[in-house]
Amino acid sequence: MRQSQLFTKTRREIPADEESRNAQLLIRAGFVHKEMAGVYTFLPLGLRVLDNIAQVVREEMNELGAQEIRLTTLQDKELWDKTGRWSDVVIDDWFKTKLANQTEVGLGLTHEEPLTNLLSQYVNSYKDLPLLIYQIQSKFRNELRAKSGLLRGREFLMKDLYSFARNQKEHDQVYNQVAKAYDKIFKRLGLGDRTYRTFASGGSFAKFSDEFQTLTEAGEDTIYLDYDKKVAVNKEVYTDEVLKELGLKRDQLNEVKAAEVGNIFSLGTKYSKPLGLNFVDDNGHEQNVIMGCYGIGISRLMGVIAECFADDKGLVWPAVVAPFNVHLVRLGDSPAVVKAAEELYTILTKNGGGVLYDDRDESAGTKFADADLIGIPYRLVISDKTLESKKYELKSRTGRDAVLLNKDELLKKLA
RNA sequence: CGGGGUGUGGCGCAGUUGGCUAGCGCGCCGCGUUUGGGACGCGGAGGUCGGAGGUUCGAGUCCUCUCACCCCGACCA
Repeated sequence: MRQSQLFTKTRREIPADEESRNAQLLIRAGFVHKEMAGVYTFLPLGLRVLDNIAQVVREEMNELGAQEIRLTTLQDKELWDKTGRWSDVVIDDWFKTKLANQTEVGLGLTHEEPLTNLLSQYVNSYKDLPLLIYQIQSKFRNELRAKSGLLRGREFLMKDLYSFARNQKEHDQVYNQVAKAYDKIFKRLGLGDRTYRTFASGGSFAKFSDEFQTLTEAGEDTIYLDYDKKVAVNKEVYTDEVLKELGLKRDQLNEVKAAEVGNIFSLGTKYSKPLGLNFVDDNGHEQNVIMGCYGIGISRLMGVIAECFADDKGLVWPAVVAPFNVHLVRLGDSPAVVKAAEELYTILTKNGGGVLYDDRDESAGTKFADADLIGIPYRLVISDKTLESKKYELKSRTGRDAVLLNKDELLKKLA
């Protein structure tokens, strides 16, 4: 893409109404626009990052054999009444509204009810199970206070996977497979070495749930982490009793701030029972389906990645999520430079990975500062100077120095 | 939802005890000079001062109500 045609622009100054580093940088660099508190529009660069994150998650879900669907945003009150979760006492962050005929509806904040109800129409026999079904879509939660930029919004993009098993043993297997897939996802996103499986409160059908917590000062959770065992305990269940049960010692644990990027739950029959999701087993007896749910905050991950990797010059995107692989920067506008840059742009565009071509008539300093702020993994400079040396100047966003490469070396490196 | 703070061109800000055509920086437009780390000169455009009501000869400034945003706390099924 040509940067001259990108409708967004970078800003030199930080927005006055953002405190969090992720939102400040993402707004300055033109990735997101704040619509209102906790509600962000994703601009061309930001949408590319968001899609890239979702794609990694999608690939690992598909690898598990999960099937993707899209559920509705509008929620049927009657369905939620059956599980008792329409109540504002039980769930205090609903967005509720009304149809023209005064029927109450809600905006989906999670989707156990509609999916469980949906499946009751298709699942009859033990032969129909197990099933893994997921969705990636916007969810709405009426948070009392939105904060931390993309980390806690009122409207956000989330992946939720739901599992449906015949019995507890089968459920446990699925649960562990999903946990492994989660490790793989966070590793692919570059967060592997700072994301820890964390014991957290489990709800009504399991003693614990597992959170995936990424270490960052911007996080809202406090966890107690054993670096050697790579296990952590959320502050909410940090008691002597729990530590004993988990075989953890208080003096081995470090109190750290973290952001919850994933959370997996065993649900038992909490939803299948009231909503009538049953199957007939091989003995001809009707049974409730055993369920689990597995969330990953896609837009939150974008904020967490921004927080984790940014430096004092701007954003730093891991290659898998970067909006483009290469930032081609043209310095000066001599005919030879323009010609060389255009040629290279054409070649790199076909090369895959994506290239952002800074073809603007701006000073070198402005272009470099913008490139650093936007945070694309490689910066490739074309100037009179590089043409003289007949080489291409490539610098990684995180590296100190640029290297000069000939064309073959360059294309090989960027392939 | 409790406490604290902020709303002034697109962005960041200043604006004195109420006073005359509301300023500054960035950005934007035009012309020229520049071009390897946010260049420079000259000339321009752009503002219902968050909104409503009130006090006053006169309100960005004072009063009342209201909306939005930020921070701390509580909350986060």
